[in-house]
Amino acid sequence: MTTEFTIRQVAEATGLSIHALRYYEKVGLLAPIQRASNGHRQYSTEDIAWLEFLVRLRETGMSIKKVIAFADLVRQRPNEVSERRVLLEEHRNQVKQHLEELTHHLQVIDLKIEHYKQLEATGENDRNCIFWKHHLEKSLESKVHE
Amino acid sequence: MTTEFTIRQVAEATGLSIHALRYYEKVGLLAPIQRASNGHRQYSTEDIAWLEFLVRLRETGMSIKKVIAFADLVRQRPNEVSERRVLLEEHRNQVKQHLEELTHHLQVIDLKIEHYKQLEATGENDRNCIFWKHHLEKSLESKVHE
DNA sequence: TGTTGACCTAGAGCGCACTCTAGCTTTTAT
DNA sequence: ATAAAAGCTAGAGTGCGCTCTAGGTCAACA
Repeated sequence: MTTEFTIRQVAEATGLSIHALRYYEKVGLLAPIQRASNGHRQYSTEDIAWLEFLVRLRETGMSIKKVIAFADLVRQRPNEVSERRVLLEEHRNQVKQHLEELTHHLQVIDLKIEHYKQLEATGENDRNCIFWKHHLEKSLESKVHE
Repeated sequence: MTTEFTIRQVAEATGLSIHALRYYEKVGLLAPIQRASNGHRQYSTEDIAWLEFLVRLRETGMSIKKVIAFADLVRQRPNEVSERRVLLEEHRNQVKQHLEELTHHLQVIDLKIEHYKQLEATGENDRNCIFWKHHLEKSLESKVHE
């Protein structure tokens, strides 16, 4: 009793569009999906599990190309996981770094918001330029070689 | 003694390409930059400070369109910061949410890596499908309405 | 019987954010 | 005098990741 799902159900479950699901199959992100006698796709729970992992890779910024490379490893050498592990580890490190950068950017944006709040409280104009200029000129000294 | 910078220097300082700098000006991310008598751009420290903030917005996923909207607020109502604050606060919340999602995705990827490591240690095949299937079938029950 | 609806394919089209090209001017060095 | 280097503009081109269209099949329902 293997349950099967229509493309519509899978779209709803994964958040991908029906178009995207067909596209993913066409470019090799998914192996060819089982068909019913009328040619309609029948997705299995395994297909969906696989898709959900792909979506995670995509949402963490992995390009379609790299996801295809990963999918190819799974298909070509199903018993050899070390290459896949290395690929995932590399990706994880990139995501971690991205997370750190985002966190830092967020702090600066928060600073700016705080700055705006102060201006609103005191009714002053935006003295921003001067505020940031000081902060900037130091970092420029090292970056720009005139 | 207001220091000025060439487009090349600014590109190096901000990490943007020269092309991108001209493009940003063309689409309204930057106000028209001061020109020398020969038509060459002369960037001020304020321009660079502004650019660096824009880059932060871009790198946290704000679209060009939204950054333009922000830039327009600055130019059209320089003394009215509350709209800008709201815009930034919205963006900050989105970034925070994105950060949480990323963190969760990262955990799942880490799980997968650990799983691969175990397979490598024991020399087993990938029993993955079954492993994930259990985890999945529960969440599917709620998502798919057959 | 016919029409509605869900699916199919191949391939065109699109929005984003640049990136590059062609052809030009100006400044500097030989 | 000339050639190289750096900048300029307008506009075409690119890569990504879908998204949409046209035209078709098939099954079920009024």
